[in-house]
Amino acid sequence: MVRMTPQRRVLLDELKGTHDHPSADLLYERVRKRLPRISLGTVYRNLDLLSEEGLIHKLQLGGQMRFDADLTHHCHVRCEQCGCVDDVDCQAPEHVEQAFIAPNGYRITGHRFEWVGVCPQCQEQNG
Amino acid sequence: MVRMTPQRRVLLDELKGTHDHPSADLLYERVRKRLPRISLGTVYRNLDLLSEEGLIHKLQLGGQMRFDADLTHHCHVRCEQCGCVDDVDCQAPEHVEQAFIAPNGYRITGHRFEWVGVCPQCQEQNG
DNA sequence: TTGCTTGCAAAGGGTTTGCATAGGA
DNA sequence: TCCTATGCAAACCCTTTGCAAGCAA
Repeated sequence: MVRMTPQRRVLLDELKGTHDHPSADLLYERVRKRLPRISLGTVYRNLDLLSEEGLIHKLQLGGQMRFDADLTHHCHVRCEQCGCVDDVDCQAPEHVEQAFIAPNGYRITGHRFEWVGVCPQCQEQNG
Repeated sequence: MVRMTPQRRVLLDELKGTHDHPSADLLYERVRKRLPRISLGTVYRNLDLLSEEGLIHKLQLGGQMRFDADLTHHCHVRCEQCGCVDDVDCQAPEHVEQAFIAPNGYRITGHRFEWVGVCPQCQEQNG
């Protein structure tokens, strides 16, 4: 078990209190309101550590890393215009095989899936 | 239609002659053997342009951009150890709905899927 | 000539790293 | 005390951009 330093606690707490899958620098800005002297390096180091410990998920959505404290099984939609990310319900992992054929020879350890689209707000703004 | 400069022709030709989904800098090294004075900037600019023209596909696999001249419908597996990428057969796009539930409110424009695993060569090396 | 394309180099964004200091067990 | 964690700054990788020169229509 990893030691719960104030930085880690606040980081985890901040992440648990949101559903917008923030990037490291966005999280950095939020955490800084509670720990003004925290550094970006510490944020990155601890996000890595927390994800290795399985306390959060590290997502690679649209080029930038994003983080999620919701560990339940779900997928994500990303708005290609504003970049926001929402949760989406998702069938059980087994059902993936119905749609995608597993590759030969590889030992499969996982898969990555995301929807890409335009979020309701952006649709409204574009008429 | 885009003008076919020597740089673009060689870039496209080089990409069509391989199936390993090279990154921009790998492609740069290969193209440089035929056009020693080409610059990385030109490689990036033309890969963008060729993908906008629909002549190649730009893939975002594992943090780095990779490029593919195979325009047929297929998926990819990425080896989490060596980073290599292979093609995988794939069911029709419609079947995606069987595995993933489309999000509410979003206008969906596409989806991204990739398998992650360990390639045969890396399996062998690790015993 | 005019406009697109290039090479070069610098800048950019996101992330990682080295190091001396600070802090907890 | 010892070892880990931190802040800070520099380095890093990949990609984009500005600009003057080059080339094609």
